[in-house]
Amino acid sequence: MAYWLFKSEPYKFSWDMLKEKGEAGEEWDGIRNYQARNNMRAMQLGDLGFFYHSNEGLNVVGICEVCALIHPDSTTDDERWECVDVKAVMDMPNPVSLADVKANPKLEKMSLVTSMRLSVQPVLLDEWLEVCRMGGLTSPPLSK
DNA sequence: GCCAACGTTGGC
DNA sequence: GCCAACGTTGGC
Repeated sequence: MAYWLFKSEPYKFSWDMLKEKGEAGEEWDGIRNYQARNNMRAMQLGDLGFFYHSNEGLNVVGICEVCALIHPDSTTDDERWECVDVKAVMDMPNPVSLADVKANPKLEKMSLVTSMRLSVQPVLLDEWLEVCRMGGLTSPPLSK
């Protein structure tokens, strides 16, 4: 139903690490920001998201899918913090860089540009299609 | 490594 | 409930 963008610093948790988890996926834990958590609360099974490498790389490297709904974050006892699970779906044939996103007028309102520090962001359908196109996906996957 | 942006905390 | 201080994120 909806589209998202998940940020991760690759030396902490990279796209390759998520792919190694296979179908089981992995908790998107460690989020300590209310807005990011609220975005995860709104997620449904089958929602798709971009996997973005921050700090190093600065690009969208893959597409992942929400495979478990919101639940307590196992890395803390603080019940405020919850998370979903995600699993890898496919690579971006050509990773889309932050510079590419910023240079595209169609993406000027994308959260990646306007809310730089938000680590779990919503992505609009038009933005989803455009970034997929830029990444070399001719028939982009769509959320269930 | 720097620093701007911005979220959180805590005193009042 | 305001706001200064502080901590963190993340691009550069």
